[in-house]
Amino acid sequence: MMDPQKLLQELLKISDDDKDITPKQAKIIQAAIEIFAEKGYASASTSEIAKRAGVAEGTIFRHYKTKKELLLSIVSPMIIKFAAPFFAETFIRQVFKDHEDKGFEELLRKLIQNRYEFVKNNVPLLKIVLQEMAFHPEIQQAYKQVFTEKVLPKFKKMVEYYQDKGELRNDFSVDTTIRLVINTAVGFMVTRFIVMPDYPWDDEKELENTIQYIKDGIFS
Amino acid sequence: MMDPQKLLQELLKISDDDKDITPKQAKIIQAAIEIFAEKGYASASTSEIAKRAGVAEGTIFRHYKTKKELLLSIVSPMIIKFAAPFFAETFIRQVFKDHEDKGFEELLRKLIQNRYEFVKNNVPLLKIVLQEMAFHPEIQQAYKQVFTEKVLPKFKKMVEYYQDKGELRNDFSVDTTIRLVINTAVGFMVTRFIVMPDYPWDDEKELENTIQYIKDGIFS
DNA sequence: AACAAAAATGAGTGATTACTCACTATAATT
DNA sequence: AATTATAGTGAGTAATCACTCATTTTTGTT
Repeated sequence: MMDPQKLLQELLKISDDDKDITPKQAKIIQAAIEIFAEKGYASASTSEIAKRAGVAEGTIFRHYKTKKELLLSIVSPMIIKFAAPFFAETFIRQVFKDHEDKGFEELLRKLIQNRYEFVKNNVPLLKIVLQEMAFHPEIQQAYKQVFTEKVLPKFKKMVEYYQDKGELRNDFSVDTTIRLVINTAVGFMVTRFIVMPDYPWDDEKELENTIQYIKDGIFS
Repeated sequence: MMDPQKLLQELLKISDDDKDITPKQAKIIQAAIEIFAEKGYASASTSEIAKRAGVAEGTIFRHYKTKKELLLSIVSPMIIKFAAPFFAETFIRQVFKDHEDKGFEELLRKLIQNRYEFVKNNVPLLKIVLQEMAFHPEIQQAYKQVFTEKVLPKFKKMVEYYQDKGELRNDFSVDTTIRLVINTAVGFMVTRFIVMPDYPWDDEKELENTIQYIKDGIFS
């Protein structure tokens, strides 16, 4: 099992990941994503992955010591990528510059729209993450670390800032407010792309209504 | 694969299920629930289930033709049980009796509190349902059928009724309103019992805040 | 063209899998 | 008490699993 501290360091250099990758390795990754998403990690066999990738089974184990290492190489980068907006240097700074501050609503709208596009473009991968997180402590811990150390502190500052400004209600605790906002936003995307992907969604309407719903629920 | 129509009929007589069950069979079910929840259906072996149940492996296959049949015998009853409030004859009737009508808020509060207790008492089982629904079309279809035929129609009537009464905002469509309410309620329970079960929750506060949040988000 | 390094191969391996079946133990019925 | 029916057993089976490794193919350097 990987040391969480090392894992975070590992994650931060994901930009290097794409470099020394062979064409066959890329095919393996693509096939693995598809099959893991279709039948789950435990039910996916390395032989089937190799077959779909058009590669000998041994080739998989040239690049990845174990099947689990293949899973982690796919899942791990998503941790940072999903939380990416909160890693941006400019993100928080912009919020607190009064002359640029367009209020919590606009910030929230930008954030949700941005993550909505991200989810839309990474459905199979996020399916894998959601599924396998339940059974792999390494993945859980890595996400927990990123969330508590990177996402949560910035989110807290945001909510506190707008609560002090009187823009957000203060009869909800900061933690509760964050939970409700994230639940609503994530819930929307899970419903939209995983639970009912075939429903004839009016995406623009649902997005705007979701934002309105959050706004009326947490604004003073 | 089971015919969905038959499955629903099967489900409606769950009260009979508990009858002709042997002690060893009960041990098998209990062990299966534990192990399915711990490591997932695909990673759970029948030999391990038999071992934990204190039973010979062959005994499992006396009672269940396949491992999957064992899973379905565990998961299927939860479909009706989770939607149980919507099956109650009195449920809707009470709502529309004006002299008993205490408003959407009280109805919602009762409903969420009730389902909150249910989830609390069935965490491992619901974990299995959430996990395995993704990979077993029979489970998906059964839930879809119960939801669209039993839950959704009643929910729709409720929302329409209170929208007409002017209690609920009508700039959200009925479907969107339902989605937001269910998302928020389910999201709360998933966060509370599955994502962060060890967080020191103030359950009463979170429940009340969640209801307030919904109320402010969908009331006019 | 010759060589070395890296990438890819696929038959082979022991372990584990869901499931079978001939058999025994227990319970119910006469 | 005898007979039948049901419940339980556990060694056995073919299939599949993740993974290995000796060998071949491809790539890069001179």
